Amino acid sequence: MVAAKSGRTKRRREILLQAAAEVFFEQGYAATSIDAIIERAGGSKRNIYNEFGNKEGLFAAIVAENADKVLSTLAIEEIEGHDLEETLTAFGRRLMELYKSPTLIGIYRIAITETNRFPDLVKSFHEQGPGRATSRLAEVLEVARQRGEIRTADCLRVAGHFVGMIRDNLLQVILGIRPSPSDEESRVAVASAVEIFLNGVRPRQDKQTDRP
Amino acid sequence: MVAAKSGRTKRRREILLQAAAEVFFEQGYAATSIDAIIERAGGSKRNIYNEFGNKEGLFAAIVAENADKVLSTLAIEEIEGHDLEETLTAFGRRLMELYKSPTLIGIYRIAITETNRFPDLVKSFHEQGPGRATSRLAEVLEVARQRGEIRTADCLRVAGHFVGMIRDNLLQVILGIRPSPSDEESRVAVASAVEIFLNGVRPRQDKQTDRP
DNA sequence: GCCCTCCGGTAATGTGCGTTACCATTGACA
DNA sequence: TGTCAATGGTAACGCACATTACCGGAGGGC
Repeated sequence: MVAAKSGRTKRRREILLQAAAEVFFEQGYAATSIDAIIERAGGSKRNIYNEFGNKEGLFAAIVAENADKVLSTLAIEEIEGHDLEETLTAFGRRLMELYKSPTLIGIYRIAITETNRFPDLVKSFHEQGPGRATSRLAEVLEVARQRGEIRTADCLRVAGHFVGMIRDNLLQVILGIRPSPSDEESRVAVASAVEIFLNGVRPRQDKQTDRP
Repeated sequence: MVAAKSGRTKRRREILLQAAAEVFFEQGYAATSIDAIIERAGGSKRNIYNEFGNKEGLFAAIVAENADKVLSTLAIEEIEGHDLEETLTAFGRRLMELYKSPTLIGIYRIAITETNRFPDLVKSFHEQGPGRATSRLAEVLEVARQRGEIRTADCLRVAGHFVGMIRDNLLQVILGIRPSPSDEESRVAVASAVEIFLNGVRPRQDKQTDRP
């Protein structure tokens, strides 16, 4: 029965996490009751208390599971060989895609409110997920800077600017004012941000110093 | 007796709103108890129920009061005569200033979570406050575009980009990861965003997005 | 087949909280 | 100063909910 963890129990855990995430993201931490989660997941409360200890444990498990997903979606590795414009576009598209997922929206929503209750949790979520993606982008920009493709004093800062431009679309979605942008809208928004950003950081033309 | 609303009662109302805002912003709507508010404001619960009816009424009053403040801080009127760079810088500074205020951070924080509970309230907050500021910026950009100072297909979209760049600094503050930026940091961040933005949308002599 | 351990379900238990019933106090007006 | 209305305080009510006690049953080890 020790090995029982593999089959049923693991699957059960997934179901609980999924259901709990939905309710937490929809209602917020404080307003979510264990009963509501069970109502969605089936089974009984004992189930949750056996697996996660208590409400906080369940919540922590959810947040931890999702930071990884964010990070893996935003890894910039295979893109690095390409043109900067292509890289930024690809990165921007994926960022946009991510921001359209109800899960990430939910995580952000709840992280923002529960900062006081779970400071460490939120901090590590951001650092391991979104924050790391930004600093990875900054590294890419740093390489481009050394090649003279872009001109900037602070790669991390301008990476933040880029992410901010993409993320602007998110605020209204998070606030429930607008539905998630369509693929076409995303494409246009990313293209627009990339264009402005690249023009913005491109070396000035006064001397026409660098390449082609 | 009817006129009593003027003196004491009004002042009392202010104190209640202030204390309630602090607790709501700190703990979130669901986790805030009326007792906690009273503990901070003094007096008794009856006080709140007489003035605002119930918890929801109190919350609604807070949100409504603050949308105005946001909007008035971000009015772009007196700046219009100036250079576009000056206008953007001034607008960016004020935006940054606003995002440093605990009140606005609190409002955002709570608006983001309570979207499901108070959709209309949140919607009208955004439309009357931050949203309107962005569209006002878009109008300014439209004028600049007609003068040929900038080149863009969609002023509202790029206004969003600009606001997004500024707001990027806010996310980490809202998440409680970083303290509010100092005046100096704000200055630098705004200058950086303005520079990139202006270069980004400035008309170009030749097409250079495609390589030879 | 029998026992024993663990898992899951149900029904408490205790607490916190929004809301209200009820009473004391106050302050205006005659 | 006496009366009345409204305001502020206290204590109670009822409910929702996190957590746990208790119990039945399933399934592996002998």
